[in-house]
Amino acid sequence: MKRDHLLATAWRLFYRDGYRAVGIDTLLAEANVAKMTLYNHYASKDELIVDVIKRRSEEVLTGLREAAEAAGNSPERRLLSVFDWLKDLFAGDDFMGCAFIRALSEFPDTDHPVHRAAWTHKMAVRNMLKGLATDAGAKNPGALADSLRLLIDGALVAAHATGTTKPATVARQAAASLLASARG
Amino acid sequence: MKRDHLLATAWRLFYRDGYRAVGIDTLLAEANVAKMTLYNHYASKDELIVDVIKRRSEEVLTGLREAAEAAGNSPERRLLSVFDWLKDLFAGDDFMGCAFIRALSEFPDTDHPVHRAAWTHKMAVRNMLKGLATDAGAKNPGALADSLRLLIDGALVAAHATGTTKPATVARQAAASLLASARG
DNA sequence: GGGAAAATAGACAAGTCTGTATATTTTTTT
DNA sequence: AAAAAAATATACAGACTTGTCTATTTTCCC
Repeated sequence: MKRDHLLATAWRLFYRDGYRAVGIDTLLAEANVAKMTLYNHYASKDELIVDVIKRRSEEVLTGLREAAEAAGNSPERRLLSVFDWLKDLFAGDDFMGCAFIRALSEFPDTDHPVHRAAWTHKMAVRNMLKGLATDAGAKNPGALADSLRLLIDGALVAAHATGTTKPATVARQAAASLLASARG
Repeated sequence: MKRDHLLATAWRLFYRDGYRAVGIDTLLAEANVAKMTLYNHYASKDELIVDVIKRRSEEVLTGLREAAEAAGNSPERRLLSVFDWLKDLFAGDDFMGCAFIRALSEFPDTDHPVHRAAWTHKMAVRNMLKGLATDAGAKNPGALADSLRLLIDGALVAAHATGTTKPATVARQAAASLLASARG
C-alpha cells in the first residue's frame, strides 16, 4: 500500500528531475512516507530505482501491446502502431524523454543494476518488434527489429530535446520505408 | 595552459563516470589544479561542463569531416562514412556511449545550459548530414538527414549498453536502404 | 630584474547525500 | 481483544557537495 504510493511518487520525481538529482529525503517528504519504510522494502536507493524501472517497463510493454491490438489485423499497421504510440507519448505535456535511456546515461557503467534493468527493457521491446516484423513478412525479422529500435531510440532522444512530436512522424516514415525494403 | 589540462581531465572523468557523479574536488585533485583556478575561468561547474561539451563537439565534427574526406568522391560513400566513423568510435575500449545524449539525460530540463549545449551539437550533426544527403541526390535532404540522425542516436545508445560495434553495422545498412529509397 | 597576471594552499560556509539506530505508534491478522 | 506486522518520528553518523575568502607563491612578459 505504502509501497505503491512510494513507487508512484518515486517515478514522478525521478522522471521529472533525474534519478540521481532526487534525494531520498525529498522523495520521502513528497510521498509522506517514513525513511525506515523505504529501507524496509529496499536495501538501497538503487534497488528502489530498479523497481521503478521494472514497473515502468511493464507499463510501456502493456501500452505497446494495446496499441498493436487497437491497430487491427493488418500486420503492417500493427507494426507501425508502435510509432503512433510514440507520437502520443511525445504529445504528453509531462514527456521528458525516455526513462530508460536516461537511466542508461545516468548510470553509464554497464554492470550497474540500474543500467542492466534499463537495457533489459530495451531488449524486451526489441523482442516485441521482432514478433511484429515476423508477422509483417520481413525476410530477416531480427535485423528489421534492430533497425526499428534504432529509429525508436533516436526519436525518443530528439523528442525530448525538441519538445515536439515530429520525430515520431519521421521515424514512422523511415520505418515504413525499411519495412517495404525488408519485404522485397 | 592549466585550463586545457583541466578541460582534458574534466572530459575524461565526466565521460567515464558522469557529469553529476564527478565532484569538482575529485576533478581538481586528479588534474592537480587549485580550486580558485577553476573558478577563475568558470563561474560554475555547469559552465565548465558546457565548455567540455563544446570542445567535444568540435572534435566530433572534425572527425566526421575527416571521415567523409577519406571516403573519396562518391557521395553515397561519403554519406555512409558517418557509420564507419561510428563503428570505429564503438570499437574504442573507452567508449561509454554518447557524451551528448548522456548530457541531455543528466540534465533533462530542456532550458538548462548543458542540455542546450548538447542539443546544439546534435543540430550541427544534422546540418552536416543534410549537406551529405543533398550531395547524394536525396529528394528531400532534410527529411533524410532527420531519419539518419535517428539511426545514429539509436546506434549510440545500443552500442553503449551492449559494448559491441554491431549497432553501427545495423545503422549503416538501414541508412543505405533509406538513401536508396530517397533517391527514387 | 621589476611589475602584472596567473596559480596556489587551505580553511571555511552551508547545505546535501545515503544509510543506520532506537523507540514508539499504528495497522492488520488471528 | 491479543499477538504480529507494518509504519512512524527523530536523531545521528560520516561523508560529500559547490562555491567563497584570504594570503601567498609562482609564472610570464617587457
